[in-house]
Amino acid sequence: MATSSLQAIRGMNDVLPADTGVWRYIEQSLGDILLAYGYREIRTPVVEKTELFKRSIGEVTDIVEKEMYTFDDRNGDNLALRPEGTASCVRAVLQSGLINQGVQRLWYAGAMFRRERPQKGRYRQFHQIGSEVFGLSGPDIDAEMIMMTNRFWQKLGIENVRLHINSLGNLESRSRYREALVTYLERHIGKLDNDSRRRLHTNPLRILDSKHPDVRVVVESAPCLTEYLDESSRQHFQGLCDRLDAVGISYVLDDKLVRGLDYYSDTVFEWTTDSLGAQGTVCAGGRYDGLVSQLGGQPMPAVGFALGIERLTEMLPDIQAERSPHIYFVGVGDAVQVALYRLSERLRSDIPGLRMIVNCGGGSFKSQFKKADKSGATVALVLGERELHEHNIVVKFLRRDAPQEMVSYDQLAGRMTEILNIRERPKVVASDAEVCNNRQASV
RNA sequence: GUGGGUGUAGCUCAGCUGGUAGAGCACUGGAUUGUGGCUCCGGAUGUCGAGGGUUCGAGUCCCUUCACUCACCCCA
Repeated sequence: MATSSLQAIRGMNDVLPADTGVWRYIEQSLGDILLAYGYREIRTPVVEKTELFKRSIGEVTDIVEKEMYTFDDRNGDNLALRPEGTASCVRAVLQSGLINQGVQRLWYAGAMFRRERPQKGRYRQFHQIGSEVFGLSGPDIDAEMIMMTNRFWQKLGIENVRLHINSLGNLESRSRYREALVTYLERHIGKLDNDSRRRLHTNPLRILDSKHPDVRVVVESAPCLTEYLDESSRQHFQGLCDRLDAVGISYVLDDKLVRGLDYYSDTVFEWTTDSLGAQGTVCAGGRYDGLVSQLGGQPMPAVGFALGIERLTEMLPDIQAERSPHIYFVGVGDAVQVALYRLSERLRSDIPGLRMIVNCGGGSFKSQFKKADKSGATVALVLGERELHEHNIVVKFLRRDAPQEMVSYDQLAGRMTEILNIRERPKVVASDAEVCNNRQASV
C-alpha cells in the first residue's frame, strides 16, 4: 500500500463488496424484528449543536470532554458530529411534537463518531442500530426491549453473549449512594490509580467498573448500590427480573454495572461477549427518565439501547448471502453485439428478479467463459455468429454436469425460468400509512 | 492521550552477519484458431509505508514521521 496521501481518515473504514452482504443481512434481520415489535424508524442528522450532547451525555464524560468531533459553523454555532443516537432522537421527538402523541416506539440506524484510538471493535466512525421508547414508565417495556434484543441474537445465530442487568435507582437514591461511595473511596485513595482519582469527584460511579486490579480490590468492599434503592426502584427492578424469568432469558445480576453516560436511571443492561477482545459490549442500554425534561420537555419516562454493527459483523460467521448471478451472457463477434442487448434486455423484462451479467469488453470464447465461471453464474448463455444466423441461443450449465442445450429466442425466457427457480423479492411497503390503506382495501 | 507489535507485488509472506528483490495465490496470454473449472508452458507487476542520516553501497543499521494492529483508557 504505497499511496499515502489519499487514504481514508484514521479509524474510518470502507466496507468493501466482500463485506456488504453481512451488513445488509444484519440490518435487514434486525429491521424485520423491530418492525415485528411495532417500532418505527426515525432518521436524524449526523450533525447537531454541541450543546445538545453536553447537556444529555454529561459535561464530564470522556465522550464529551475529549472524544467529540466539534467545529464552528460559519455563523458561530458550535456543532458536533453525533457521538451517539439518543440525544438526537430525544431532540427530534421534542421538536416535532411526537412526544405529545402517546407512546413512541422508535428505532434508528446510522454512523456515530468518536475520536478514540482505534482498535478491534472500536472505530472513529462506527455504526449503531438503536431504539428509544418514550412514554412508558413500567418494567414491562424494559423487559420487552431486552426480549427483542435477545431475539436479535437468535435470529443472527449468535450464541456467545451474556446479559448483565442492574438498577441505578432514581436520581435521589443515586446521589445518596454517590456520596457514600465517594466517602468510602476517599478513605482508600492511596490504592486508586490516577484515572480513578480524577473521576472521584466528576464521575465516581464509573470507578466501579474499573479494570485496574488494585482498584477492583477496593471496589469489592465498597458500599453496594442495591442497598440504596428506594422501594419503587426495587419493585421496578424486580418486575423486570420476573418477566425475564417468565420468558426464560437468563441474566447476571451485576451491581457493578454502571454506564458511561450520565443520563441513565433505574434499569441498565448490557450484552457482552468474550469473543471480541477488549471491546466486549455488543449491545447496551437502559432507562433515562430524566433526560427529556433535562432537554426542555415535559417529564417523560424513556428507555433505549444501542448496538454496534461492526462488533456484530465480527461475531458472525461468513454468511455469504447468495448474490452470484444466475446467468453470464457470452457474446462473441461484432455482428452479435446489437442482438445481444436486444435479447438480454428482453430477458430482464420477462424474468423479474433475474441476476445476469452481460459480457462487456469483448474477448474470445475462452476468455469470456473464464469470466463466466469466475462470476459464479449458474448458466452461461452463448450468442455467436452461428446462433445469430439460426436464431437460437446455447445454454451451458456451469455448476452441473449436463449437456448444453439449444433454445430458440422465443423459448429462452420460459426455459430459463424452469432452470433457475427465481424468487422475486417481496415488495417493500413505503410507509405505515400505506400498510393501513392496503389492509382496509383488502377487507 | 499512553504503551507493545507490524509495514516488501493486488493478496499471504520469504529476503542469513549491509552487496540495490523473490515464492505461492490472483491477474494475463498460449497449449485447445467456438467453450470455463483440472493440467502444462509463457508474461506483466514493486518510489521494500514516507522523509532524513551513517556507508563506496541500505529492504537490512540509526533518527523522525505516517499507517495498521493489540492492550490501557473509553464504550456500542
